[in-house]
Amino acid sequence: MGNAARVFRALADPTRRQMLEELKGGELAAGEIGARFAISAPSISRHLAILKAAELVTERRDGNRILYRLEPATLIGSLNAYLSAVCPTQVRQRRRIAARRS
Amino acid sequence: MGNAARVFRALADPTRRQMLEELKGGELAAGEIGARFAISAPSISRHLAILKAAELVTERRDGNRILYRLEPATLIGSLNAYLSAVCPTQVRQRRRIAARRS
DNA sequence: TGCATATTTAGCGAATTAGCTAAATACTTC
DNA sequence: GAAGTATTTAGCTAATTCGCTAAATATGCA
Repeated sequence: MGNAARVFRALADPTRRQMLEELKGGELAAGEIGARFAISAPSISRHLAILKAAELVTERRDGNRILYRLEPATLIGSLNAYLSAVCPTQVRQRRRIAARRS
Repeated sequence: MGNAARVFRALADPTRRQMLEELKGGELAAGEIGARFAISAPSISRHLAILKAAELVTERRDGNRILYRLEPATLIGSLNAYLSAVCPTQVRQRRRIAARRS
């Protein structure tokens, strides 16, 4: 499975999409992420492993805890690559429009 | 299930992602799409129904056949909405960079 | 070392998914 | 309306997925 495939599989689950959103403010420990959801710690851990396998997050140990960090480049890169492959003209157009507005 | 959720579920399958790419050149009949894949017509039909439920394609009958058309706005809108929710600063930046290059 | 906390791994069950074949439906043409 | 082509619906099976609990692993601290 290519990494784009892993990314799209990972994003298929609403809990995992929400997890990435929780991480947009910076690193969080697995337990801190878990506290935002009504599912068990093992389930949280499994979701994080799937996000990590897709390289949508990275982890580092901090003493007792494991901190997860969002990898925006993977998300942006994968989604934009697919968008460009499927509708290149509209994507380019949309970027011009967005740039003009800013 | 919101429509963004249906879009991400639909994109989780590699056959369906490929189907959208096949449709980027314009309308195709279900059978013409099916001819590009090594799976049965009923399976093709099921994939198309999932893409249609996510509003990633629309269909219209043409005599005997049913023509499918890509809906780029749904794809671009859903993916960009999520990108903006998860990493707004990088997305904005990337658009400026893309606009500067063009 | 021993105990507490944080997280993952193992293993199970229910639900979903993607494939198939067979049958039904829709339209065209004779 | 009968036959032919295109597509979908129904129903089945195998594989995957997502949740859980119990147990294992890793680290921190007395």
